[in-house]
Amino acid sequence: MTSTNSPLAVRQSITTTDTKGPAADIAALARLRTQAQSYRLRRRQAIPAASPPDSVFIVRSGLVAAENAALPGHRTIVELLYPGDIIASSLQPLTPGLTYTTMSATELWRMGTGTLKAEMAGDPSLAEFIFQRLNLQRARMQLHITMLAGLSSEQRVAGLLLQAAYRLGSSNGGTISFDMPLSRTEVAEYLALNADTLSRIMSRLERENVLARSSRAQVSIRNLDALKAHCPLSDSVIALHSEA
Amino acid sequence: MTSTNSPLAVRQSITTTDTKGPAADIAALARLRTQAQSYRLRRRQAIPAASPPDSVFIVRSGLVAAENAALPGHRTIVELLYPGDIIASSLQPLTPGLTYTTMSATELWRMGTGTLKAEMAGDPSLAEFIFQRLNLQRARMQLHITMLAGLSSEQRVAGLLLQAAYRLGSSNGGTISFDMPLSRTEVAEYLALNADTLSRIMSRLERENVLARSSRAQVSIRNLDALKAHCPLSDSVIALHSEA
DNA sequence: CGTTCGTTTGAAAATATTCAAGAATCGTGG
DNA sequence: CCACGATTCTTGAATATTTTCAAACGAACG
Repeated sequence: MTSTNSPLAVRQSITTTDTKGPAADIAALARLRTQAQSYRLRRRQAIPAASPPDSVFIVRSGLVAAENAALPGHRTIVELLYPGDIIASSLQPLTPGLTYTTMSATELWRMGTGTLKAEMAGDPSLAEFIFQRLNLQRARMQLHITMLAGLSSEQRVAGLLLQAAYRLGSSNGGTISFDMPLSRTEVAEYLALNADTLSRIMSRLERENVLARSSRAQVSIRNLDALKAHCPLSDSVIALHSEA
Repeated sequence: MTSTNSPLAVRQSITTTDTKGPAADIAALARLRTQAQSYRLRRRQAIPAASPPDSVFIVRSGLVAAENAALPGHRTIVELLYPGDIIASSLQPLTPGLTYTTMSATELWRMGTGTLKAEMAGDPSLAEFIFQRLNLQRARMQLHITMLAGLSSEQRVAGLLLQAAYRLGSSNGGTISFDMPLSRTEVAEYLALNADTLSRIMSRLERENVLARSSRAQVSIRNLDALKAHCPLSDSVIALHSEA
């Protein structure tokens, strides 16, 4: 369907730090700045499996989707990666058919696995951060599985909207607005439902005045409590998506 | 439904290594034997969230399920943990409502997070192993999500049967037999389907002569190729479950 | 200004769940 | 070893949910 895999725009991050948009300003990562190579990608660019075959990426800003295309005729977005998240895909055992694609303009830091390990050995707080971050990503995947397994379509949609509101939203007097970086099809691929079904659910939520839509991607949550009520796992979703 | 959370049977592993059943004989872990405390649990025992609040468990033999009970009236088995797998649940961000329960007689090694980190700092090959192992577990979760999202009920069941055959099965002249450690309900909780539906699917697979059942839990795969044909992701499943 | 792609919506169809009843199995105690 | 009760499993029929298909609409783009 969609595949604009242009070559990467490489840029040494040593030069400057003119990060646009929300970046992951984590102290533990500061030390890596001089070690990492910075990449800036536009929306819908694939992150190369491994330019140098043994690398780790850190998401600095933007949004990345881990997609599995192993099933012919059906694609799944397995995981969404936010600023601060780590892509350690290049290490040995990889899920067959998995690729990483940007869902919005994204800045990445790349470094060799060896480089990262050396830094971690020299800086216990960095090692601590990496460990915890990988664990946090794991927790988000576990929640995602729980949602796929236990919630109805509508409940899952509410869950994603909550996630987006807390991750990407800006609050304007009672309503939370954000630009959904995923298309309808992509949201459907993430929530394990049909794009048609998703459209129906969005329309229903709009009819119920839970949300409003100005353009295709622009969403405003008009009634956050109602949205929470739609998702039985709202507490867990908020817990895992409200911090930096 | 089921909850027999008896106190742990603790045993110092220094004494002996009379491991019954398949244990994870990984050289990199050998070093940890003197550092770890060994626990032997019977089927259906909960692993305490954190006896000492900051511990890491390593599965040495048996099978552990990560369960999420956040949804009232519905439980999900988020992940299955096999020998060699690491439970780093005690680190900071935990999925709300997540617990670990043994699904068969299981031996665990427990150690403090600090202890493990010190060992990893002193032994790069151990650090390498831990890193890769966590990544492998991540890959399995990604595959699980792909299966939940993209496969029909029957295809998911076939996938789990493949997983069990490769993990637990012993081959006897063309057929692979194993004792399924999960009950019908538990399998359903893992595959995100109804126990009734699961029962129907198992009966159908038996009727089609793909498998045979002697007792409730005893399964023999009579036609492995047919089983693979039932699961479009069979290659991925086998890739992630056929190695030690 | 027309083409293309993504979205919306309805009606029909497929898939999976619920409920309820019956059957098989397991554990326990005689 | 057998009988009993409790639990788990199986199965059918009705129901609910979700998908598929098709058509129409809308926005984006050359």
